[in-house]
Amino acid sequence: MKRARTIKADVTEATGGGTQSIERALGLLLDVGRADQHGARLTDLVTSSGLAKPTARRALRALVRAGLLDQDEASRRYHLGAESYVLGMLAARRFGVHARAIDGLTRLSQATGDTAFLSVRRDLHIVCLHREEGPFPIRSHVLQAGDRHPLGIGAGSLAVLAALPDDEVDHAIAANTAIIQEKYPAYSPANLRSAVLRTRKEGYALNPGLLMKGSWGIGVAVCDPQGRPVYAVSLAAIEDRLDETRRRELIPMLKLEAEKLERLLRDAPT
Amino acid sequence: MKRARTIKADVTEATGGGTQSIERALGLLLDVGRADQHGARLTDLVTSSGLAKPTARRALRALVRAGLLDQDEASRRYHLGAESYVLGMLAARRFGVHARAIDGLTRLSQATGDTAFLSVRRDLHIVCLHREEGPFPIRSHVLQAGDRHPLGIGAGSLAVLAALPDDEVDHAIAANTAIIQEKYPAYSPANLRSAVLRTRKEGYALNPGLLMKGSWGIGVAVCDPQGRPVYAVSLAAIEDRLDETRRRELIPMLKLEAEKLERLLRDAPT
DNA sequence: ATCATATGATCCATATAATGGACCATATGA
DNA sequence: TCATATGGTCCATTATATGGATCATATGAT
Repeated sequence: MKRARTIKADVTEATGGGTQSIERALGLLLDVGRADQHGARLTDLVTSSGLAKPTARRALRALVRAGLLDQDEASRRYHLGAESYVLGMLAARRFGVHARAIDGLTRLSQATGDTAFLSVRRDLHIVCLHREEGPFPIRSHVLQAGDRHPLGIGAGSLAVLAALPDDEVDHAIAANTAIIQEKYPAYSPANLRSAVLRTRKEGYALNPGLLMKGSWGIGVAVCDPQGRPVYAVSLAAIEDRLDETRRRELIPMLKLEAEKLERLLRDAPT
Repeated sequence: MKRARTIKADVTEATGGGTQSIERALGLLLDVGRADQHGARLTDLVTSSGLAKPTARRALRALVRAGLLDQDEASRRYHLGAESYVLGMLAARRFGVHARAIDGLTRLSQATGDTAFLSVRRDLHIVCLHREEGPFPIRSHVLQAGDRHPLGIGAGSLAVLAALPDDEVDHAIAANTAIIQEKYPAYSPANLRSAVLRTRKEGYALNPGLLMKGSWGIGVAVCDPQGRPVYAVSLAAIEDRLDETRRRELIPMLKLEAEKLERLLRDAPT
């Protein structure tokens, strides 16, 4: 096992043994989930996972048999299957803010004209759960549902990072440094740290086009009853539509929706 | 490998080899998903899966590491994890009728007072995706979200079965015969076949308390643009509330919601 | 048509990695 | 205090996953 595991192979590689194939299969499942609308191809999954082709194929077949993946008869591409969907619906009993959060995103995107996002924290990363487009005709497509970025990268992600206690901020930045250096040239540990300070001072996170020039974003964190940030609500628009004046109008709306979500989290526990 | 696999080990056991641990782990994942609100205990999973305790434990740990399951620190019970939820949300791009279907279920349950269900076909079984209770105080709890039954068992399930072409009806009944004999004593291949005929003639499926005496149900199928049944919308109530007269009032409402869903399926393809 | 390339799928000898009987740890309560 | 139930783990054994090599099929350039 010397092949170059996926980027997300993370720090904790101390498994305990006896689970290699399972871990590989689950990695493939999540990789397929992260693929775009058109599904994932075997070859791509092979390279992204670092597995041997027969190994990947066998695992994928098992996932298909379980119904968690579908393989398109014609294109041979892999998609998430019905069982994944069912699983998610069952999980929604525990994480079910989502469904009701969409209403809030719709309100936001309609009221502002821009695109609203709900993201969820997943360890030291953030995953975009939902994207709700507003009517304004110039729309940024930088952030898509399913996209995953390190904490601090992007407005919602930065809002979550800044809501963590200092030691965890340091830990997150340190753990993600390698990925950030490789994939997000506009970011560095130093400017992430100052962005965290700015976010705490202003009360909201701002992404001034760091992922893509001209595509700005603002975001606020949503905390669970214990005060730990779990979700983020954010808005994306072109630079002209996020100047200081307009931000002063939008931030209260974001905060209002975030508070509604926090209330939901308090009232629907477990 | 002589231990008694789960009930759902199905007919197709011709795997191809090289996937045992993966298959076992995925089985556990789905089993946890099907557990109730309080989560699944290790011992129960061990007996329901037929695996050895260390094997099950290892697989569960791998699932927890991947984020698909959470293990409650105190109770030691396993629950679906955040990653399962994210996966489901991503799968919703392909199976996303659900969110909008819930509105319809709410309308139905409010208008009728009884409990409305959305189920999805999964090969030769049906899985209950959502249960929406109405205000009427006597409520059947026979069908819960996550429950899985063979095609033909229950009102929604029967509606889907009856919407299949004859050869597939025969195949489904044949493939499920063993399970049905074992777990659903009120059913037999013969009365399933006559129930299919009745359903086609009347235009809706009726379950006259076959799963649980006194708990009746009516259901209609929802077909994809190719005319294949994929979902079912159904209502459950006590016998008194589903006599012929009242059924004549309710069926048009069910059909209306089913048609709305079919329209959604047509307009939002893939 | 023909050949080149890319991708999907499968074989099967090898040794690695999963297995499970036996055992310990801890919690609940009689 | 002891009995029972449940969660968790060791480690020798071998069943099981692995991946290099090979074939199959699709795409498209000449």
